[in-house]
Amino acid sequence: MNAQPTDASLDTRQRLIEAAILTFAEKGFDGAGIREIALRAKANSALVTYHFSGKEGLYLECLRYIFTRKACRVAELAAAPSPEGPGAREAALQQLRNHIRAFTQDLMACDPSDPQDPLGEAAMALMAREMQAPRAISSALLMEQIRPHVDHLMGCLQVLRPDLSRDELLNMGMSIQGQLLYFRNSLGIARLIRSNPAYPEDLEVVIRHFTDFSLRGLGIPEAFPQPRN
Amino acid sequence: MNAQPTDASLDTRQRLIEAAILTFAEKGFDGAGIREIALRAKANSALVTYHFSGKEGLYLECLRYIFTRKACRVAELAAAPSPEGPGAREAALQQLRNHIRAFTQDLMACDPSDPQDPLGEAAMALMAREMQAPRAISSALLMEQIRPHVDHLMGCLQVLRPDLSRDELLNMGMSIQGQLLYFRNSLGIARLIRSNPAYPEDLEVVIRHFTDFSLRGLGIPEAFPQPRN
DNA sequence: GACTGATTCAAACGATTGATTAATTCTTGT
DNA sequence: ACAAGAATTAATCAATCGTTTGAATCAGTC
Repeated sequence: MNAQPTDASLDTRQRLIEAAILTFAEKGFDGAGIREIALRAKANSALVTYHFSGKEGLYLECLRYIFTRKACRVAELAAAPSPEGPGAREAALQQLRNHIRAFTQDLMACDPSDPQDPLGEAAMALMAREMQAPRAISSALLMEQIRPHVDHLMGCLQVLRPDLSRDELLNMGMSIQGQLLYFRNSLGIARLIRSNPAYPEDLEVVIRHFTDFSLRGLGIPEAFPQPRN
Repeated sequence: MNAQPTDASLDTRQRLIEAAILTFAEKGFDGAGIREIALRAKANSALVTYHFSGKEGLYLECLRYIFTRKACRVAELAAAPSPEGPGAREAALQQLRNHIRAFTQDLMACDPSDPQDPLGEAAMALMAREMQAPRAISSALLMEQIRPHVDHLMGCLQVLRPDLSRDELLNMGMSIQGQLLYFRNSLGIARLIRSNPAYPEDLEVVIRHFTDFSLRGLGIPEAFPQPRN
């Protein structure tokens, strides 16, 4: 076991985690082998057991790594206070717009300064896999990380549609998030359908669509002072 | 090899396919073993190679089985002619409503007469897995099956919003389908978030929400002669 | 009843899996 | 310089993987 990790081991740990994220994202938990991961990280496969006490430990560490160092934009937004008092409605509307934009950008590439970053892409693909078929061992970790985002979104929706019940609000949130996550999870098929491997060429166009569609679907007429055509 | 299958072998083939759908849906392609599948089907594991020439062949046969015998409702709708001429708008609106209802019902349980049918549930879970992370070997089969549904939906949307470009219409379709598929793919998390393992108790409530949200998001004011509260 | 081909079976194949061992190298504090 | 412990390595473990083999069983035909 490792009592107090040194600088040297931290490098190896990180290399293993990043290689594991890439490999897990490509092939899934069962499809990825620790030898392949270790080879990618230029490390010995025995170090997986040494550092993470097994393949499952490495997998959990990958999820933690993604949660703590990625998806920062949405996390920041979720920390914002729920809108209250006078002007709460306008504030909630703006927060919802920000949420859609931040979530979409996080989904496409976690690191905005390096849009080619393969790690960010892989991290979101891995998250998507995990959300669809969560392993028993990781569902607790998943819920713990998702909860604040849900609460934040629900807070905004409640201000915008105070007439709706909690269940109806959850349905609204589900529809909004569903568009965004499906957009991310079905990029492969979407590109096939459109016969355009470069889709989406401009993320801003997609964000604007999501925002308009969501606000209309939410039933907020004042968000559209003048219909644009 | 099997030249002309007899009645006896058809039973075994079907048992293997259905057991494979269940197991593949639970554990994924790599996680499921042919011994486990064969045990479930009360058959010998060597029959996988004999009947389907390997594990991959069995997997493809599962997808074909699902496509041909399940999701009938949406397939029927997709065969309906695109609305034209006078009254096309009302027809397209009704077809869109039917599409949302049929798709949601298909997603939840393929066999309406037996809502407890575990095979229908597993089949959709397997499809969801495949759409998110399509195997190279099956993406062609997937596109071939999805294409008519996409075309049908796009035909309706084009009638309802003739002012939009093809890309904008595709975005609309993506948002509508996204809600539905995300609803299906994230049922596990949704139940955790709502602390309600029985969600959704009434599918009709969800269908109505999807319909209302989609029609509003699509920007069809006449679909709501009177806002309900 | 003997023949034929499809189907099923138990057993074993080589390959690969995640995990473990023991020896070695590297790092650090004294 | 030296001991102590962390980090890494090659080699190996038992288990399981998908597949193959060859014989046994079944259903028809003559």
